[in-house]
Amino acid sequence: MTTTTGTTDAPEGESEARRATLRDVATLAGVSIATASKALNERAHVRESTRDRVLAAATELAFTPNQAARSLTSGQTGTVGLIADDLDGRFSLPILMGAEDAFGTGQVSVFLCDARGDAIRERYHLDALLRRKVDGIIVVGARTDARPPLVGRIPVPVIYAYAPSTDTTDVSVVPDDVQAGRDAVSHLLSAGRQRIAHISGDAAYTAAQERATGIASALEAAGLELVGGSAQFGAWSEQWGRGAAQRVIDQYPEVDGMICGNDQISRGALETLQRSGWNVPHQTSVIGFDNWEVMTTGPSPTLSSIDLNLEQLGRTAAELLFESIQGQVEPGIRRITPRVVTRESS
Amino acid sequence: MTTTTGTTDAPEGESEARRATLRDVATLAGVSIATASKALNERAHVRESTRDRVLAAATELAFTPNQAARSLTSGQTGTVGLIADDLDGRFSLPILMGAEDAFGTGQVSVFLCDARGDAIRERYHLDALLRRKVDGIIVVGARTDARPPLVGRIPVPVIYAYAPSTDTTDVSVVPDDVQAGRDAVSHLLSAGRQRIAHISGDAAYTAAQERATGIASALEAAGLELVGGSAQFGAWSEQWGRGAAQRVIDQYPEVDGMICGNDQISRGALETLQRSGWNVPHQTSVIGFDNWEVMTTGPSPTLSSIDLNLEQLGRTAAELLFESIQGQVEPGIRRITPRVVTRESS
DNA sequence: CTGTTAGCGCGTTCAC
DNA sequence: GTGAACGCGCTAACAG
Repeated sequence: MTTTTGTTDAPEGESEARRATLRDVATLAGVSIATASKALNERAHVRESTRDRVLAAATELAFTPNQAARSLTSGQTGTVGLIADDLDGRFSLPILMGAEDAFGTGQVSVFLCDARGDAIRERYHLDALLRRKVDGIIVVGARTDARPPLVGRIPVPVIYAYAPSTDTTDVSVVPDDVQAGRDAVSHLLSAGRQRIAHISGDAAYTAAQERATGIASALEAAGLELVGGSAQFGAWSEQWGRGAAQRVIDQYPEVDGMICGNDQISRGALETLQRSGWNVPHQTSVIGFDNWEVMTTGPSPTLSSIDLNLEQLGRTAAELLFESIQGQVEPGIRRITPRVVTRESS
Repeated sequence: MTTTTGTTDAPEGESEARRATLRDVATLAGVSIATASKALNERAHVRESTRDRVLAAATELAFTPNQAARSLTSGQTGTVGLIADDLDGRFSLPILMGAEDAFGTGQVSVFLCDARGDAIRERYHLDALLRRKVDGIIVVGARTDARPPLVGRIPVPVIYAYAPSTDTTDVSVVPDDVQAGRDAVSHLLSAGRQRIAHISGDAAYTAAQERATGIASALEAAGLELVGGSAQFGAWSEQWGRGAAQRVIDQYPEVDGMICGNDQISRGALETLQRSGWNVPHQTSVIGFDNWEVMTTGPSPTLSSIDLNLEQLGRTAAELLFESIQGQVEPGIRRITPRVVTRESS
């Protein structure tokens, strides 16, 4: 068994299985603490035989250096904080994974905080992170709308991911939703589609607006315009997708391509089309945004989608934070390039 | 703007905006370090006026005590590690949220690690956590199948969540899948259903087996048996749900209730039923497991489901870890009670 | 090559 | 009430 509690098998409370310290190792190896330290840290000027003795002692005692003590001298803790606005949402997770991955391969550990979209909680977690002297912080928003920066004097670098800071002197990383819109259009155009409808989500979201902008501009560049003249805004749900698609095919039976605000809308639209006897992708192509696996690969045909590369976004945020910790980083907003994932629906 | 890098506006490198230390506060307040410490920690025997001066100084310098230094003396770091086997999967997240919540309201911060189902990575993260002297560790599995315990001597308490440890002297928390199966049956029975089919997922999963066990036992207790005699095992996908449901209604048109291995299968089954002109829930009820919102609330009718209360599971794991850190905790496997979420499909 | 000394920032006796 | 002194575990100068 692995030891399951802090207590040992020893007599009773007394002589707790204190984690071995450098001193213990030094004593066992018969050297001074300093020498032991040097040996373990691969510093120069330590006789090989001595180093070996120390290493052996360390292994025997299962010695692990106390990071807290180390941080005291170095000033750096090798930790960063990740404040997510809404872990529940499906956008935070991939970003978080990307960041965790980028950091994990290095030496830094990640503190996870869920602010649940509440400013008070955010403040609370922020304080906790500063008390722990994290070397930096990544703030992950729930939507791509710009958000006010963290309040107060933050003595460490901060990177805003997904939701950019409204302060342009901050460093932010966001998906390139305009480009995503353009990509959706070129994808359909290259499949020979010309009469394209855009069933979007909630117009209050920056993402909805930016994608619509990208779509409009790409169509214009091709000398085309949306079927129905403009995008249909509604909700980010399947239900909205079903209803909106119904109206589109009723009013514009010539439609041969649908760009949907996200994969849920896309799925709803697909359902309506199939129910009305339309053949997808033969008669009309369907493509959404987000590339949410469960939504896109569940139905038949499977749904094409624009992947916003959120994991890459998280990784980039981690790298930027890393650089900021080392020195300066150019402030402003970075945009992560999306990619088209073609499946059966287009 | 918030300070975005470690450097200041000061002359050049020199005199870095070092985070204020207790000494700075003491100096500014004109007292000794010890007094400042007492004042800030609400210790007795400090004159009120002195305390106020210290607090004012602390505020002015934006002083935050250095946790690392604190941990050095206290021995405890107030941090725990959360090693997830597969963050990507949809089960880790709610557990993680529950745990983060339970800890967050206290004083402890959570280190997040993603082992990606790889033993090497797990070992790597484990070492990192031990180096950071976490007070405890929660290991979150990707499936409910029992897993071997962490290897090596772990000097801190460990709680296994979702996937129990094969070592019965460890402490584990898992969903009660047998009960979940029973609940599904009683739900359908109380809705007057008697001819129930069970379209399960991958038989290699403990969850599939346990749910099937619960279902069988509840039916037996009611003097009934599954339509077709036994459960249909396959995959955890919509596609499997669609196909399996088709075979069920072809062979057993008298079926009036379907218990599906998870919400995806459930959704697939619903689609097949509707396509074949069956009325859900009028003609036949459908219920799944997991209560995955996007799956259950997307389609129309919305899908009933058994919620395994994973967030509660995470919270329980956190509480158990907390208790283990304080003292002993009864080893063994705890099971979290599920709950039925009734929607339109039943 | 190795050991001694001096802090890192804080909490805690224990004198004053 | 208040402050001087010590130690937590470790690293970095300097001696030896």
